[in-house]
Amino acid sequence: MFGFKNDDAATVVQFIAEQVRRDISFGVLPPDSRLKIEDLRQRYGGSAHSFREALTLLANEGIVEASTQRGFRVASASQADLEDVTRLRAEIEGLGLKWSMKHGAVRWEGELIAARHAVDRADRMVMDDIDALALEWDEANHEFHAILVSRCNSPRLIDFQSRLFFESRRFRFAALKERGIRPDDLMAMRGRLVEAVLAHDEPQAVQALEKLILEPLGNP
Amino acid sequence: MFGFKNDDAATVVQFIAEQVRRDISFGVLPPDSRLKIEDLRQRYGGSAHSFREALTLLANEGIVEASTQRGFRVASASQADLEDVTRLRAEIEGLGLKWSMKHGAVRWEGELIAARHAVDRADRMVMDDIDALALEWDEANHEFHAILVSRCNSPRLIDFQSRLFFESRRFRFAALKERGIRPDDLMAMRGRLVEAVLAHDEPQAVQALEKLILEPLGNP
DNA sequence: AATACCAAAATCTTCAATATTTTCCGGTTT
DNA sequence: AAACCGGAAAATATTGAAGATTTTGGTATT
Repeated sequence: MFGFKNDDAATVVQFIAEQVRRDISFGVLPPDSRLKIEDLRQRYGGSAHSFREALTLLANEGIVEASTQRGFRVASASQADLEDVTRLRAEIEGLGLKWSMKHGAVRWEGELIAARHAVDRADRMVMDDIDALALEWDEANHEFHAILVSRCNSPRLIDFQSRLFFESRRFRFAALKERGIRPDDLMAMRGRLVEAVLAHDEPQAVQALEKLILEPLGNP
Repeated sequence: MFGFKNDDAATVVQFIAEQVRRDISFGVLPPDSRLKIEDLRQRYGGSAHSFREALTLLANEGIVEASTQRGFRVASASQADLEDVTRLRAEIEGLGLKWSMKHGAVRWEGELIAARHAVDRADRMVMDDIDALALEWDEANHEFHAILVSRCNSPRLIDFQSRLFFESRRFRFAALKERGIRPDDLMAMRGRLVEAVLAHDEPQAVQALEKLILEPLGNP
């Protein structure tokens, strides 16, 4: 079984975790819903053990809650959670950007420009068919923000940033479906950020980044 | 079996994870050493499954490295790792302290003073019998630093802080055994930190905290 | 010396069975 | 009616054993 793990998941546990992570992000598995192993096996396949392992992993990542002896649930997604994860991501990513700007060279700036181009494009397109394009839209965003911190020289910061990004993904998707985005606004903010980075204006860049992250929450 | 889980570990997996975590911290399981499931079972008991789960958990925490199809190893502990985890902890904890100082009230200050008293005491005693007292010395430290960020109102920051603290534990133990500590210096720095907190002098407090965290690395 | 191949070892995954804990429901008591 | 037991039923946690897959290490061949 599972000869078709064409994803980059090398192991069944990782494969399962990826599936569940995805479905939680998309809201297929809504917040607070119970995750009964047996039900999940019918849906995704895999053995009970592999699922336990995958779910404990996701619990460690924060998108699943594990109560001992009482199984697993999709982590709740309150307004407080949204604010917490967003605020913290802004801080961490700002710090990573600051450090990256100390080490990053021409090569890095090139990557950043390319990623900006891709995410701008994704912004313009996503509203046409949200369900079909949401994932690659978010992937483009992830790529962009990952590059921002990629030269910070701190693997742990990169790990934290990545965790927070994935943890906040379901909030982004929910917001995208409910209210959509304004591509022009986002592109403008992103433009100011990239310009500040290229100008080596650190305070300006960090401020622009924090605005880019926090802004979508301003008008709920 | 395992009727004796008198630790706060409610489940076998958590119990095993705690044991292994501890032994990694103490260097009983040195960096880069292979963690063969069968060997570990002889040592700690428990089933192979429980161990896999526990080890994937520890891998997610960063103190164990998992290579698919090639088992687990204790995460390596290079100088770069030490610097990374320490630097990041200083930043995260500083941020948490800043936020805590916005929300914390008298109750919080009381807890802080009590924790300071405990950790000062631990500092004075630990050199007498390092092997016997190292763990409670570090627990006192953990308590103190946990309280610093406890009112930051960000569960995720608290989680990150805790992870980094545990990840850096083995470095602290190694340094403690090799070079010991200077209780008077630590107590002085800690004193300046607490005073700044009580005086609501945020910049001073954050600076003192960062110094307290980074200082032990200055003279290697 | 480099490569191909094969067997042993280790890891990964699943099935099946047992133990433990929680949940739920009806009956009893206050 | 509310609170409080008990005990069956359901769900979760844990273990053992066995099969499948992958890596490792040695041997023979070119």
